[in-house]
Amino acid sequence: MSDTTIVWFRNDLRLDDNCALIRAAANGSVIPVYIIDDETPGAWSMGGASRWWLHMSLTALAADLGTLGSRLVLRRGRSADVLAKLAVDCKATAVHASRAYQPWAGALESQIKTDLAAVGVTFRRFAGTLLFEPEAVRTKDGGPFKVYTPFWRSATDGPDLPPPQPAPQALQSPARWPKSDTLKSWGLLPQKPDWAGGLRDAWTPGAAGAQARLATFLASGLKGYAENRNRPDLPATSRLSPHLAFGEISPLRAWHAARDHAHDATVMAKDCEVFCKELAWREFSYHLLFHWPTLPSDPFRADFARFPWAPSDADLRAWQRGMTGYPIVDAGMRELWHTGYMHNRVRMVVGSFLVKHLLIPWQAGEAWFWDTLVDADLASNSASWQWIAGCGADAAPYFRIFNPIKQGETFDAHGTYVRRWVPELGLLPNDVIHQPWEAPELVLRAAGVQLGKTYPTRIVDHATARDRALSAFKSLKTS
DNA sequence: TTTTGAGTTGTTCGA
DNA sequence: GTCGAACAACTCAAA
Repeated sequence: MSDTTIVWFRNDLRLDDNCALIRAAANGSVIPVYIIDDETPGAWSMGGASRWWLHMSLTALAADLGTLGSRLVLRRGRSADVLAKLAVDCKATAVHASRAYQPWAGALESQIKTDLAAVGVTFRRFAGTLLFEPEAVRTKDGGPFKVYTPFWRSATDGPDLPPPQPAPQALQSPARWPKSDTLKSWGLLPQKPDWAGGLRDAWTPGAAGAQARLATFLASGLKGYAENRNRPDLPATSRLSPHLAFGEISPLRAWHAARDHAHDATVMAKDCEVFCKELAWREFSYHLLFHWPTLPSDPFRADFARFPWAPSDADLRAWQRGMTGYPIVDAGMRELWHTGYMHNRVRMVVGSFLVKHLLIPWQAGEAWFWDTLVDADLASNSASWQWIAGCGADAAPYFRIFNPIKQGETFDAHGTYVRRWVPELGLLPNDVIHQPWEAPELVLRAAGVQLGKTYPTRIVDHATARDRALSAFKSLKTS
């Protein structure tokens, strides 16, 4: 029982329901380590908002480890090199880690296993990031799924998922702690300018924040979730996505927490099922990414490679800054910029707008979301952008073009969401809040709105852009 | 091998 | 205002 195990934390920044850690704790002393790796070839480097979150989350994890009498060792460099060196220096007998699923992860983990074996160290990989391993869900022919519903049916066909495991009660320290970088030296926080104020107000990164977020959702969001989750004006979604992305909470814990409330008299079984199905969408995205590693860069449907995009830097910039002239689009883009998050319904609206109204390649939207979202997740981001663009697995049909006015009127009927993020329109009455260009001059003046000055004029006309998109999609058939 | 039913999230038009 | 159909065919997954 005197073995020393390095626990390599990745996107599993929690102590509970973490098999890699729990098994290490049972074997002897534990050296928790996090490696910031911007060098592994092919890997997507973390975006700005995610780096802010990472700083906060590592701070929380180090504090949580402290309560168990342990520490968090920080290192920078290529994961494979750092682990091999650390294992030798610390005379560790094993390295434990939760498995990752990105396109480069398999090769990286094999390399690490080989490198460690060469110095007599065992590499053990554990599940923990997903509910269903990508290989475990198969069609009758043995292949991966390309359609969500049969994936869901197949994945949930078996016995109930096992319960999540509690955190270790204590962690045994090594005889001597290895050196650690300081978190500050990694420069993860924005300095000049400090744009993270809105993020700080909106979020509490870390496992405790994740548990609090889950508790709030169970108490006030799960009831009515099936309907209300589409309303960006309500606090009706779980907002667990960044916590899940960094593994501060396991999907298994969220799954069971929701299902435990299915018997609650005030919560409908439908609400629980819809929430669990949202968790399963994350699973489906990972399933796709694992089996189609080019998902982040190439259209899943190959014929989209010759789509007649019409990229425009000016339009892209207007979209990024929330200056398109369409209030629901601008509200979403500004929510994103300010808080690192955007409501799911609005993500679909702004995604459809970028790809279909502006004919800008979906990869540009994917890249912007990657940099600005605190919940940036390679699998969900890629799969979702492909879906909205119409080139993904099980994608929306091409004629499904969101009308940003109608979406606003349907899902933000009172304009609450728009007024929150586009305050210069705040005094407009409800009937024109989603289409200020239709307001009579007198109404605009009374609200202090001057189109083209205090708020932009529309960069495209909806009907014109819709026809243009339909023609562009049709050209794929004939050319 | 062939057949069959089905597929997250929408919009517009005309009755 | 409400409702159903059209918008296009195609691919998936299972029988």
